[in-house]
Amino acid sequence: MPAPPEKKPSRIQIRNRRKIMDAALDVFSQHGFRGATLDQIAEAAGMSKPNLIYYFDGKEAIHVALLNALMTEWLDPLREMDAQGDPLQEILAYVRRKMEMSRQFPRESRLFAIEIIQGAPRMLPHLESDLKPLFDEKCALIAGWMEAGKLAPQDPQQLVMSIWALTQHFADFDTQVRVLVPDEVAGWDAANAHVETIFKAILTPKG
Amino acid sequence: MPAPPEKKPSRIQIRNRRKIMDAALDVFSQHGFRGATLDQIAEAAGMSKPNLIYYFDGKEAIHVALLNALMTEWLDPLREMDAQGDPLQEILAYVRRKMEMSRQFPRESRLFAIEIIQGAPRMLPHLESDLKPLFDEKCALIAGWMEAGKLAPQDPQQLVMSIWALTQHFADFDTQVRVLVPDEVAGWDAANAHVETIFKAILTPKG
DNA sequence: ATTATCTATAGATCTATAGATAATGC
DNA sequence: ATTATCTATAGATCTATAGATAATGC
Repeated sequence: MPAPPEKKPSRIQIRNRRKIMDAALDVFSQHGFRGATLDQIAEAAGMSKPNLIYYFDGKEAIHVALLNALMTEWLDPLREMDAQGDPLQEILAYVRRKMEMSRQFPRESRLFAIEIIQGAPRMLPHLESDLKPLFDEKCALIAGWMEAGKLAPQDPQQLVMSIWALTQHFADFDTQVRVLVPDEVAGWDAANAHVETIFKAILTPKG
Repeated sequence: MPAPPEKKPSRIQIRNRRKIMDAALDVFSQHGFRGATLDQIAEAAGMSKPNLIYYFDGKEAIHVALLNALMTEWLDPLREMDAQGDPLQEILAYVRRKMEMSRQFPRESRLFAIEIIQGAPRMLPHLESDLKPLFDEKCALIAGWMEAGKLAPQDPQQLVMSIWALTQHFADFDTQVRVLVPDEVAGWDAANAHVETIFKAILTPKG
C-alpha cells in the first residue's frame, strides 16, 4: 500500500504551513485542543479561517501535525545519550540539554504537558511506539552503567522520570515560577545549578 | 461595605453544590476551563444544565469556586512544616505528604497544573496573595536551618520548587507514567523511594 | 411561601464548506 | 491551468435565560 503520490509542496505551501503550525503552537499550548479555536489560530497566523483549512484538513489535523513534528525532536536529547561516553557526564549533559530545551521551547513543553495531562487522547499511540522503546533502551543502558559501578545504583526508570519532572517544570509552571522568583535570569541560573547538584549528588558512586 | 446578608444554605443546597463541584473537578481537570462544557459537568453531576446555573452564577463561577476551595487545602501540607521540628525530618515529611496528595488527589493536582500552564488567568491573584507569602516564609525557615548547619546549604526556593516538580509529576503525567511503568503499585512505591532518596541526598549536611 | 427542577429556546460561538475571485507559474 | 485567498453561510455546539411545574418546609 504505497502512500498516495503527493506533489512536491510549493514554497508558499511550505511557508504557510509553517506559519500555521507556529500559530497553532501558540494557541494549542495555551488552551489545549478543545479550548483552542480556529479563529485564534487564524488570527495568530495572519490568515483567514478558510485558508487554514485549505492547508490542513481541519482543526484536529493541525493538532496532530504539531504533535507528530514535536514528538521526534522532543526525544532527540535522550537519543543522544551515548553508551560510549562517560556515564555521569552523559546523564548530566542530557539534563543540561533538557533544561536548555525548557528555556528555549517552553511552548513545545507546555503543548506536550497539556496533551499528557488531558490523557494524551491524540498522543498515546506515539508514547507507546516512540517514547516507550527509547525509554526502555536508555534505562537498560543506565542499568548497565550502574551494574558496572559507574553510577550509584537506583531505579533507572525513576531516575529518567525525575529528570523530566525537574527540567520541564520550569517551562510548564513558568507562570508560578515568575510569581515566586521574579528575577527571570537569576531564576534560570539557580535552577540550572540546583538541578545539576541534585543529579550529581544521587548519581556519583559512593567511595 | 458589608457582605450581602445570605441565608444559611439548606441541606439540599450543600449537597448539590458539592455534587457540582465534584463533577466540575472531573471535567475542568481534564479539559481546562475553555475545553470544558456545562453539558459535561451537568452529565457528570447527574443534573440538568439550568439546574447547575441555579446553584452557581455560571461556568466561570463554578471554576472560580473550585480554585478557591482547592487553593487553601492544597497549601496545607506546606503550612504544616514546623519550625520546631527536626529540619531534615520536617522536609522529608513534607515531601511524603505531597506524594500522598498526588496519589490521592490527582484531579486536584491536574486542575492546578492546567490552570498554571495556561497562564493562571483566574488564579494569579491567589498565587500572589496566598502562595507567595507562604513560600517566602518557608524559604526563610529553611534558609535558617541551613545557616544553623542542620541542612546542606543550597537555594531554598529551588529546593521547594524541586519538591513540587517531583511530587506533582506523578499525578499530572500519570498517563505517561502508566505507559512507561505499567505496574501502578510498584511504580508508586519506587517513586516514593526515589524521591525520598533524592532529598535525603541533597539535604543531609556534609560531615 | 420558598426552594428546586424542568422544557424550550435565544443568541453567541465554532468548525467546516461552497463557490467566486485573485495571484502565480508555465 | 493551477494554486491561493476571500466572502458568505450552513449546521452544530455552547452558555445562559425565561417561564412553567414540582417538591419542600413552616
